[in-house]
Formats: sequence, C-alpha cells, structure tokens
Amino acid sequence: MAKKKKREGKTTSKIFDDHDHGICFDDAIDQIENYFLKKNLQFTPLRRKVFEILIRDHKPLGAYEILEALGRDGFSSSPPIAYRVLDFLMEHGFVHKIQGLNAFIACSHPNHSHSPAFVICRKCEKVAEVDEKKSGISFASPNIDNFEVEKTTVEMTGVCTTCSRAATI
Amino acid sequence: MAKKKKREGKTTSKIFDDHDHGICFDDAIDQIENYFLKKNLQFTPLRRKVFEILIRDHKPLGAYEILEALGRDGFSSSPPIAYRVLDFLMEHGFVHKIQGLNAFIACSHPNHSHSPAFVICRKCEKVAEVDEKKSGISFASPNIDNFEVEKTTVEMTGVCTTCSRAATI
DNA sequence: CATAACATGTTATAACATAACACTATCAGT
DNA sequence: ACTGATAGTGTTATGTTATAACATGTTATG
Ligand SMILES: [Zn+2]
Ligand SMILES: [Zn+2]
Ligand SMILES: [Zn+2]
Ligand SMILES: [Zn+2]
Repeated sequence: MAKKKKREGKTTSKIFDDHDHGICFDDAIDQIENYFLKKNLQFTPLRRKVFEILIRDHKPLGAYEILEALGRDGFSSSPPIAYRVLDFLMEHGFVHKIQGLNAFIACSHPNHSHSPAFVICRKCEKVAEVDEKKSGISFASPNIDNFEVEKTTVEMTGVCTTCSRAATI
Repeated sequence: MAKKKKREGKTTSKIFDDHDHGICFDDAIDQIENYFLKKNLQFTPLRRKVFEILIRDHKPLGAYEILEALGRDGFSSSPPIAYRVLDFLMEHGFVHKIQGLNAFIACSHPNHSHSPAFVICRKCEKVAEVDEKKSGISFASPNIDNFEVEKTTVEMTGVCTTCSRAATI
C-alpha cells in the first residue's frame, strides 16, 4: 500500500486541495479491496467499476451519469444496476449520497465509521467531505430528548474560495 | 394575536409533543400574514392554502400530496403550481424541505432567521424542527477553511420514543 | 387605461428511483 | 460432479419528483 500523505491543520479535504491523486486513487482501491476481502464480500468488476468512476475525479455524480459511464465501459446501463451497486457501496460506507444534489460521491474517509458532513460549492459543484471534529462543526448530541439518532445528514452549501475569487475579478 | 404558550427546557419541538394546535395554527397564520404585509408581499389564496395544508398536521408532505390537497380544494393541481409556491414560501423561511423525504414542512420557528435542523422518525415519519442552540447540536463554524457557507442542511434520522416503546412491547 | 410586475394556469418533458421477474455465477453440503 | 441455496446481474416496465416553456389572468402604478 502506498504511503500516506497527511495534511495537518486543514479543515476541508482533498477535493478543494491539490493532492497526489494517483496515490489517493490507489489507496482507495486498496482500502476497499481489503475491506471486502476481510468481510468476505465480493468486489465484483461492476462494483469496482462504479467505485472507480466515483473516485476518479472526487466528483459527485448522478445515478444516470454513472450509468452512462458504465455503458461506455461495456456494462449494462439500466437504472437498477447503478442503484443497486450504489446502495451496496453506501451500506459499507464507501459511497455517500449528497442529498442536495441527488448525487453520489466516493467516501474520503473510509475505514472508520463516521457521520460525514459535506461542503458543497454551488458554483463549481465541487464537494468536500469534512471530518466533523476538524471542521469546527461540532455536531454534538446524538441524543436529542431521548430520540435515538441513527444517521445524520449534514450538508453545507456555499461558494468556495476559488469561485468567489473568480467572481470578484 | 393569540397568546404564546412557551415551553422551556424542551429540546424537541411541538411535533413530538402535545400542544394546543388551534393556537399554534392561528399564531402561524398571524405571523405569516404580518410578515407578508410588512414586506409588501401578496399572501394570495393559493399561498395561504399551501401553508395551511402544511401546518395543518405539522407533517412533511410531498409536492404531489400537496397538489392533491389543492385539487380537493378547487385549486389547480399541476406540478408547477405546488413547486412555485413552495419555492416562494421557502425563500421567505416559512417552509423547509426535508431532503431525506423529498417533502416539505411548515417552519416551526418563523420570524427569526435560522438554520433549521430536523429530527426525523423513520417509523412514523414525524419530523421535528429543532433549534440548534437548544438541541445540543452546536452546529458551529459557518466558515470552514474560508468556505463561505450560505445554507445548511441538517437532518437526523432515527426512531422516536413513541415508536421505540411500541416496538419493544 | 396603459403597462409593467407579479401570479397562476397548462402542457409537455426531464430527472430520479424502484418493482418485479429472469437469468447467471458462486458456494456448501452431499 | 450434483443439488440446492444465496448472491449478483440483466431487463422491462413503471412510479415518483421536479422543471421548462409558454399562455393567461391579476394587481399595482404612472
Ligand atoms: Zn484524490
Ligand atoms: Zn465518508
Ligand atoms: Zn401545532
Ligand atoms: Zn424553520
């Protein structure tokens, strides 16, 4: 497995930052492969392809965009294909859904359970998955008045620095 | 305007609690009327009806459910009717969208700008809009690494006490 | 009353998602 | 290897959510 490049002190993640994506991509594939192996799950060509499509550009993709990509790569491209694989990958935490965009994105922090939070630029539509703890979002209190929270959706929409600089020029 | 019944110390809001809904309903209509008056906006019969439909049961409703209700009340029930009015009411903060349900709900805390957070029971589909400050969610830091956050989506899905008690019987 | 703006109505279609069933591959136990 | 069970993929059809584009009506203003 390739060596990790840690970036301390940053709160947004690699999506808005430069990074060595070759390493990033390989690491991600490694991680998912190992996870599937350990859990005795099948990392089939279809599942691999969907994950690759998603992590390729760290971009949120709609199910139908994924289907097109699958079609181009010789897989079936009828809707259930994508939705089933996406559901599966989401169950295991390797893909998240961005509710505000009806789109799916590869997880940036796999291998440890987490409640993801997303920062979404409404101009360039780039999305960063941020770690709650680092982000200054203290999304505390999983228990609200005895309500048992099982899942959280946290999305922050706005404008990223690149886009806001571009606008003021 | 009807007198307010304040409930201190509670973290979930009226949806999961008993409350005098007659007063609640009238208050809500008063507030939206006053707001529209002050801002010189038209509180048309259609807009009023949509808001009434939503606040009637504090229940999240899909756009097409709202359309049905509109149809029953003699209004047109083609999709753009609902979506336009909902967009308008959302712009002014009287309605929120629950992304996890593709549904719309009347605001529980109008008259002051806020970033709503929602507690959603996946069994009974009741939804409570909680106040960030009271809920123990401190959803702090609107600025993440210079990203200018304009809007937040916070939804917590789980099981409410009523449903979880019912399940264990 | 002209006219600009806002609001509503209508038709068509786009975009997102699932149901139901058929077929194939993989794996365990015989 | 045969058998049945489970999991994965393929296919068709349909359901659900949302918007585009344009027509008509309504209201405020000069
Ligand atoms: Zn990368
Ligand atoms: Zn993640
Ligand atoms: Zn009420
Ligand atoms: Zn609200």
